[in-house]
Amino acid sequence: MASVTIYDVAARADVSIKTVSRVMNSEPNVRQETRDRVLAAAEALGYHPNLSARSLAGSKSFVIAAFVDAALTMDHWRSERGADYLSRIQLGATTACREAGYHFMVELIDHATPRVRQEVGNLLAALHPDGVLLTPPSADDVVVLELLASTGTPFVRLGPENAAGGGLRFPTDDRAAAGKMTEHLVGLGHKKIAIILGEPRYAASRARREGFLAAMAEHGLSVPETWIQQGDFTFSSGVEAAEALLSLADRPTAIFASNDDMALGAMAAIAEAGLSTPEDISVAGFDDSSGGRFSRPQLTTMRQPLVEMAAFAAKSLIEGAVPVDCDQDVDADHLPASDLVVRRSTAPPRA
Amino acid sequence: MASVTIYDVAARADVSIKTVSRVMNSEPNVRQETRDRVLAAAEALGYHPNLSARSLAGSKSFVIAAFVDAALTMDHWRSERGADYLSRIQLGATTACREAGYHFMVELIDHATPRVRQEVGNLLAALHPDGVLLTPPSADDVVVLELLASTGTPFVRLGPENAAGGGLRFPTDDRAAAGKMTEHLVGLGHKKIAIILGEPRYAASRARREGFLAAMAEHGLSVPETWIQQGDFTFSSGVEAAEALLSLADRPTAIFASNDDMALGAMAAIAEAGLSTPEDISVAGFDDSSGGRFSRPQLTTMRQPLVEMAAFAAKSLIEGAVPVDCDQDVDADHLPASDLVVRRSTAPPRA
DNA sequence: CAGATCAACGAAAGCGCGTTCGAACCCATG
DNA sequence: CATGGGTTCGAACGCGCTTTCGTTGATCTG
Repeated sequence: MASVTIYDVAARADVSIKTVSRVMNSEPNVRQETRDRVLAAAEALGYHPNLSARSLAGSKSFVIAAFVDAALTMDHWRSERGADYLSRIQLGATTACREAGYHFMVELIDHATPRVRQEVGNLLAALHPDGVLLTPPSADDVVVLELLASTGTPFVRLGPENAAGGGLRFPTDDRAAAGKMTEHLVGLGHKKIAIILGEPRYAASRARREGFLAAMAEHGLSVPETWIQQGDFTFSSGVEAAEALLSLADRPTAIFASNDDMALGAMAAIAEAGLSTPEDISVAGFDDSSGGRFSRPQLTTMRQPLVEMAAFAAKSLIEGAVPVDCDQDVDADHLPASDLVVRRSTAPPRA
Repeated sequence: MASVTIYDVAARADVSIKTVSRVMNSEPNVRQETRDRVLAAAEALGYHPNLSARSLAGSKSFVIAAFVDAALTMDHWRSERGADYLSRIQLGATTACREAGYHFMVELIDHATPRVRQEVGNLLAALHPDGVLLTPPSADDVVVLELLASTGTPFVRLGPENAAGGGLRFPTDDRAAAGKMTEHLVGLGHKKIAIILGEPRYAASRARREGFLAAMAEHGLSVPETWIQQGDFTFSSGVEAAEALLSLADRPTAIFASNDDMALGAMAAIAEAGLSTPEDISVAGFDDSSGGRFSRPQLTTMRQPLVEMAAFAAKSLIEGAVPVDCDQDVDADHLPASDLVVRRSTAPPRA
């Protein structure tokens, strides 16, 4: 291999290796002239510090790891999350890491097996990551949380169900996002809007429900009980809920489904009933899962700003902005809001 | 941190650190009794060898990296590849790596910028990965290929367009897969099958065409020129091709689209014409992109065995089965075949 | 001008492990 | 008993870097 070392650079710049190290780490107390000389030497030699050596000698490992559920990754098309969930996190985190000379590593962990403790412990001990990014459901896995705390690894939690467990939390803004979608429908002129709720044991379901109801109330719009249908985040539950809605004497003109799969189900039921979306009934989803991008019509939905969240999370971890004993939500002004993705499934109601 | 080191284990097992090292690396020349004693000590102490120290001292880095196109990751829903492309590779590779105590790291690289050379060079120098996994279009990037060769890093290429460039190549089995799909349609009873070709500059398009024609010929089925429509992998080209097909006096009873987007377009055109899939015309796609999973009807398609391929690729790299100057295709019997995913869009032709 | 302070840099000591090389031990043979 | 080959083990060195702890000279005080 014979890679170029810090000694080579030091020799060429005619300084000690310590000075080269100082320059490479942007430390103070180096004259600008010296700094330039070192940089030039490094450039000329094609020098890149060895990651392993840096982490062995120093206190940082230059690695940010993400723990993502393996089962979720395999079955994500059946899950609430979009299929590109991993890709977007990877993009945001990798970008932030590269700028700082860090590396992002995603570790798939299977929360179903009892070996989680051993696997995660192993990863933590071998990698000594400078920070860990937790996604649902890892963000609420007590074993993982405990291991992280005991090894003194700073961590952030994306969309935690539970505040307990420490770390820097990035709560999903489901409530606000649901409100935003409701505003969109109301803005289109809809007054009779139904909602299909998600699996109630998820906090997200409850938050979306609340956001919807609050926004409706704010506009003085009432929502009869019959327009609030229970679903469970699956396509078929969306079909059933929509069928129930269609059979009503007083039909809503728009349906807000708590996720995309159910929205797709609702559109299918509407088509089945000989009606069309959005002409007869508008349908809105939530999550921007990939299914909605190719549906006919394409689905209007809310997209979580995952790329930005992952980037900010990684950046916080890298900058040491997340102390080991951190236990708080991220500042509200740093939590990017979900984007409303308006496509074809929503339109003004029939006059 | 005060992590437990190899010295602690050595002391507890009453052997030298070299012996502990031998045990941890499964080297020979250690009595079974000694081995057990060391293992017990390590277990009791919760010892995990430090990755950085291992890679610094030894010749292996225990890291397998994948270079994936960043733009593709962002826009994958518009691409030929499925949205879960990254997830599946991650799953396969991570699994294979974990079994061997290795770590898998995906690096997003933007082939559009001129800084590719610097970024990739940096990654290679800093990480010293024991092997690299290249996916399209990285698998055909000459800069990347050259850098890999010059640093002496073994690499495998998934779905390369070009044989030139070295490495262990995992050619896509488009030809065979297209044949398999054709068999499926013929097996259903179809005799009049049309094909919508993909963008001709991709080798995959040509291979799928050949696989289809060969399978048809094998069954003594003829394919008139008018049943061979040119497309370009986009939804709209699928619509147009299908419209042309539907206007024919002698209509096919099944359409084999060279990818899912075009298949979706074909189904849309069929619906537009007042016909239905699969009752009037069967439609088959290719790639198992996520759009087809939620379409109505759900699309019959071919799925590339990405998980298995990535796992085998990682394993080959780890086992050192890929020499630095490797320049060949993987053994045919190790190349997992694409899976036929039969869903609702294909059925026997009307009697 | 003595003394104190501070910026700029360097020498040497590890970080935790793999590796090299030789020492110690075993049993079988002459 | 001496010799030999194979097996099993350990001391010491070094991977490429960060750190700690100087050392030097320059600038600042009273």
